Amino acid sequence: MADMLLSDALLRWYRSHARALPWRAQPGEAPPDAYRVWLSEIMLQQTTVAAVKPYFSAFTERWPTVEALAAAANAEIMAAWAGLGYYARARNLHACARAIVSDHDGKFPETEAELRTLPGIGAYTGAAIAAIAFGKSATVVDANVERVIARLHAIETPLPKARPAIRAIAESLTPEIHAGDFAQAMMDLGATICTARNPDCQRCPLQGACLAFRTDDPGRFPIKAPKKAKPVRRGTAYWIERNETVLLVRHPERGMLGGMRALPSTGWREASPGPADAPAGIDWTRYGTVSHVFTHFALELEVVGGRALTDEDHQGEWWPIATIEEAGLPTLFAKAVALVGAQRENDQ
DNA sequence: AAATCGTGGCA
DNA sequence: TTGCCAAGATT
Repeated sequence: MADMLLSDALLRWYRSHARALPWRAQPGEAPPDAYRVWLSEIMLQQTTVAAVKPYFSAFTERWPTVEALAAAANAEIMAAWAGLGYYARARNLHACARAIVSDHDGKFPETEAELRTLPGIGAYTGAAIAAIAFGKSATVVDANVERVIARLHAIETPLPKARPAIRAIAESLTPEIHAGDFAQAMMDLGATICTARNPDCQRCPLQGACLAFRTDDPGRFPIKAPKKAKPVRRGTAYWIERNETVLLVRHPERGMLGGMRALPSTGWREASPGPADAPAGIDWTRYGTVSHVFTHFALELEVVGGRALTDEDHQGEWWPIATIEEAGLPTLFAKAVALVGAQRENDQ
């Protein structure tokens, strides 16, 4: 019963404090199209609202329906996703759209269990779509919910070990109706008040129920296991020009930057790549080094360039340099291109 | 089940 | 500047 009071208090708060977001209906309004809910949830995985906004707008304008997205060329979708990161999401996005069209008559299934069978939809996203788009009583647990609950109960067990207990509490709090608003309220609370750093407890609608608030440092929760240090890896990328075009390759589907266009490079899987065997027959110019930090390692990428004497011996796409922005390069290689562009500017 | 997979903002 | 962090999924 106390749990019901808590969820009611949160829903009341949400009715007057919900953030207005492009993919969201205001509390009480009809839910948005499942396509838009799904698209936004995939984009928002481990990604900030600010970063998602322009991509959501671009995708929905270009592909207004799941049928349109399913019919698009994969390379177009990958290029449109460039810069957002976690590129497996874009591959799964397309696979999911095609499955919806071919196996589900163009309509998203309404239950968590069915949603979870689709590519790219896991525990969080399945529950979020079921609750937000279809009004199901599904329990949504993301990093915001974990943080809010860890503080409400002052959970001393570190993440990720505390996950099962946190989920159980989240399930006990989930209301039978308005579960979608409840989920979004928890996430808004976590994003605007119960923030990771410097929580603003004075404005919190759950202050009276929060055990962490009674401690001298509510922001200490959730406790987290220590992180591993990021190793530094090194590699070399090649800017190979010929007739106002530059050679691009495409990364294999699996692995880093899977499916994305890229400059040819030595790769950087190993700690030290050893002597780089650059493509032969080219007089190389050094452009400099790009520093880039990935999830589990940092990369120092040396960028060298030169002119190919022939287009033989080079596998890939010769892309017009004037429209290189449209190639959809991931940020790492966009940085390398910017480095080259700045140098070429000086040479003019 | 621990590792892998991007990026930008913020303190 | 450096580390932390974000509406996680997949294997």
